[in-house]
Amino acid sequence: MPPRRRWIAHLDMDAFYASVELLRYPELKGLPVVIGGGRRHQPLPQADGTRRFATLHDYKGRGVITTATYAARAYGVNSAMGLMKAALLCPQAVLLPTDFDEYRRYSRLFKAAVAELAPVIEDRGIDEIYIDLSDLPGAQDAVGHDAAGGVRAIAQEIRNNVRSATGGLTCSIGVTPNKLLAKIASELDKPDGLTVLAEADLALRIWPLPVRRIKGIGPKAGARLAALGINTIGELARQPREALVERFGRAYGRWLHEAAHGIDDRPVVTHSEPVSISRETTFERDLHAVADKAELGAIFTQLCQQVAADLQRKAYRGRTIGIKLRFDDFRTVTRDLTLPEATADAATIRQAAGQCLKRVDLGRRLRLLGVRAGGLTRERAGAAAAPVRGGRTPSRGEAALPAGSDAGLFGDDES
DNA sequence: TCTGGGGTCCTAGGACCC
DNA sequence: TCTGGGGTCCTAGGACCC
Repeated sequence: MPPRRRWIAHLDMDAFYASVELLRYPELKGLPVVIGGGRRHQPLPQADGTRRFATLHDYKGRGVITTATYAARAYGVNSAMGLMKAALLCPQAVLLPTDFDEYRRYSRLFKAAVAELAPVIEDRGIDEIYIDLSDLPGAQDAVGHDAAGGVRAIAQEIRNNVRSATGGLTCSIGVTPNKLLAKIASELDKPDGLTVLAEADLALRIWPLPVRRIKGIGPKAGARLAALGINTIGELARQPREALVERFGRAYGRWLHEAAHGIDDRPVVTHSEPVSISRETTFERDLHAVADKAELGAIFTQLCQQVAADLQRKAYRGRTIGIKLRFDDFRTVTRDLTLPEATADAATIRQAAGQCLKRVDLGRRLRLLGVRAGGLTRERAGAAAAPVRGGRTPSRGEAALPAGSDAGLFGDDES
């Protein structure tokens, strides 16, 4: 019997948010469409039964694109681009608001469709997963001269099942011996593609690609490598391991070397627990701690309440409460505070977050405020959701706030 | 006309403990 | 006098990903 080969698939939904929207608004098929921005550009039903859509041309604000249809990408607009900037490239593009509930619904549909055929799935967010195909019936079989014919047929079945379960959504799949290569391979024939690669394909198919295709090499590392004249994965693979360790540190240098050689032993992880839960918001205009005190205080309290509600809904408590601020110059600071006991109580979170805020110089205007709960533990079944107090006595003015109150200062520091 | 919101993981220094 | 070493927790920042 030949040895069992590891076959890992990476499945990526094609232009997921945009494709879900096209199911809802089929009249937009083929047009440049971008998803993103706030709530204020819902399509309006017209008297004649058609719908009127907002376009990028009319957009004003600080939103970014989350997804663009392939027709829109042809104009050079893409994910993470500011909508104002995208409007210059393609003003006629239709703009739709983000509807996460709907995307989550389709996410569940496509994942269930995969699970019917291949249950060993690692969730990587709303629109992508890894799948371990190795132990499925037929996965190790050759078909004719194709040594990976068995696994290729399984991947094709998965694609068909996803399409029919979602009413027509397409995905791209890469099947390779590990997660690292599968992630790269799924992009090679996007959209609606299937790419199967074995170790022997590394030099021909992977090495010519830019280093940035490796998940884990971002803008910074990519720029540092480029400065060294290393642009492709093949060029990276030619670097001696010691040279990479010297320039990038022990752990990262070693990993770069292994990644370039297509080595990755990480398993497909079918279950994981969250590490933190957070809420943040970017203001429509920059706000000042003094001049916009009331507004900031209300937002701050609301973020704390949202984090508390998220914790309670998901049955977690957080012991480390943190805040995040982004100033008008885009500088970001964080502060956190670890409590004696984990909490999911809004007033307790608000009080801890207020303590954190006192440690920040608020001279500059703010563009973003966030609240985070980390150090999560599962809420004990039947435990009372009583506020948790530390060893210290709350000072005057920082007693528990009634829910919904924005009384007191932004930061709670008025005497 | 700059740059969302939700996350994970890593590093590094100081506190604290044995 | 002249300065251990290792482990863990806490905090802050940053890179990176979807």
